[in-house]
Amino acid sequence: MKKKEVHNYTYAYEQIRDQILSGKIDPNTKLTEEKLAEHLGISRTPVRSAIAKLEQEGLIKNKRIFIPTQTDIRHIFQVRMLLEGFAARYCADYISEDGIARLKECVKIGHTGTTEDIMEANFLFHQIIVEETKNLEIVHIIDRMQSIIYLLRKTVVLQKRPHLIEEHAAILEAIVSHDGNLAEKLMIEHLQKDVEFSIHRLRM
Amino acid sequence: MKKKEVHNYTYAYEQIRDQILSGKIDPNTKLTEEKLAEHLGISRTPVRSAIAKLEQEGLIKNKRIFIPTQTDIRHIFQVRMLLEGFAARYCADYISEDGIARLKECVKIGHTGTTEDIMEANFLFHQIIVEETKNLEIVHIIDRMQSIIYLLRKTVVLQKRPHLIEEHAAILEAIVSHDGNLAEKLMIEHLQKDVEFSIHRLRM
DNA sequence: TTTTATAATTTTGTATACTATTTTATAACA
DNA sequence: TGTTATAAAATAGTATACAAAATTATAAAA
Repeated sequence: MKKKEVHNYTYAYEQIRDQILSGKIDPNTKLTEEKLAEHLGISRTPVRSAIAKLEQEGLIKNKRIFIPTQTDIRHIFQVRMLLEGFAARYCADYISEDGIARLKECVKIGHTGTTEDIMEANFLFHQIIVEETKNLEIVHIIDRMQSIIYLLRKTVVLQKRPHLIEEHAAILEAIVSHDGNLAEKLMIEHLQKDVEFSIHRLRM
Repeated sequence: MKKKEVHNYTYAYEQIRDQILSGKIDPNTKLTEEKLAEHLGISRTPVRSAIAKLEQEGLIKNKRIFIPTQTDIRHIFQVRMLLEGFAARYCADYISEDGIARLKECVKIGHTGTTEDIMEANFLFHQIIVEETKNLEIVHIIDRMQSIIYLLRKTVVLQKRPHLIEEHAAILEAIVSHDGNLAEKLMIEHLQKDVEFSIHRLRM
C-alpha cells in the first residue's frame, strides 16, 4: 500500500511549466527562484529543481522564458519530420484498432469542435501516431519539444491555417490503407506547411 | 573581463558522468548523494543537481546506473538511424572541406590506431557528420544518448566487429561523391549492424 | 548629458540542519 | 524455515542561513 504523495518539486515543475505554456507568465519577466517559491508557498530548493528541469527541456534559458528564433523552429521541425514521418510510416503497418478510432475522433473534432477542442485534437493526432510506435525514446524526444510545438500549434489553429484538418484526414487515410510511403510523405509535407505558415504569421 | 569559475555542480556532473562512462563506478552500487558528496569534497546540494541532470539524460535511474534492455537499445538506435541517416544524406550535399578532412583522418586512425584511438575516432566519425548538419537540436539529442551509445561502441571496438572501419570508409566515399541516398542507406545499415552485433555479444 | 566607477541590492550557489520517506535489520509468529 | 510486523538506520526532500556573484542604482567625472 503505497501513498504516493507528490513532492513539492514535481508540483513546482508542473505549475511553472503550465503557467509558461498557458501564457500566464509574461515572457519578458525574469523568473527568480524566490518569487516563484513565495508564489507557490514553498521554499527555493524544490523550485530550483523545477527550473533546472525546465531549462534542460529548453523552455527556460538564463532564467527567462525562451523564445526560439526562426532557425531554432526549423531545426526542431526537421527532427519532427524525421521522427513523425517514421511514426506515420510505422502506423500504416502496425497501428492498433484503438489508435485508428482515436485518430478518426481527432479529425472529427477538428471539423466540429471549439477552438480549444481543436487545439487538443491537433495535439492528440500527432501524439497518438507517435505513441503507436511504442518507442519511448521517440515519445520522450517529441515530449521535450512540446513547449515550442505548442507555440506553433497555437498559431496555426487560432489563425486558421487552410487545409489543416484535411491534411490530418489524408494522413489517416494513408495509414488506414497501409500506404506507409504516402503516410510518411504527407506527414512531412504537413509539418513543413505548419512551419512556413507560422514563421510567416509570427513575422520571424 | 569575466572570470568563469566553474561551479561545484558542474564539477560534480562531469566527475560523476565520467566515472560512470569510464566504468569506474560499479554498475550495481547505489549512488547516494552523501557518499558522492563526501568523495568529491563538496556538499549534497550541487551533487543533487548533478544527479538530477544525469537522470534526465538517462544515465541514472532510481539512483542506480541505468543498464538498458535490448528493446531500449533498439529504440535508441532507431532514432539514431533516422537522425544520422538524415545527417549523412545532408553531408553529401553540404559538408565542409574541413569536415571531409576530419572524416578521412577518422577512417585512417580506424586502420592504424590503438584501441583507445579507434574508440575516439569512431565516436568522432559519427559526431562530425551530425555536427555538419548545423542543427543543434539533432546534436543535442544524439548527445543525450551518448551514455548508451558508448556502451555499444565499446563492444564493437573491443570485440572487433568485422567491417566496422570499411563501412565508415564506404559512407565517407558516398558523401564525397555527393550520393545522398547511398550515404543515408549505408549509415542506416551500419548502425543496424552495430546493434545486432552488440546485442548478440552482450547476450541481451 | 553621457560615461565610468563605486556602492547597494538582488539573486544565485552552497552548506547545513531538520523532517519525511524509504530501506534494511530484527524480532515475533505461523 | 519462512513470513510478516516492527524498530532502526539510511537516505532523500525541504527549509533556511549565509556567502559569492550578478545586477542595479547612485554618484562622480568627463
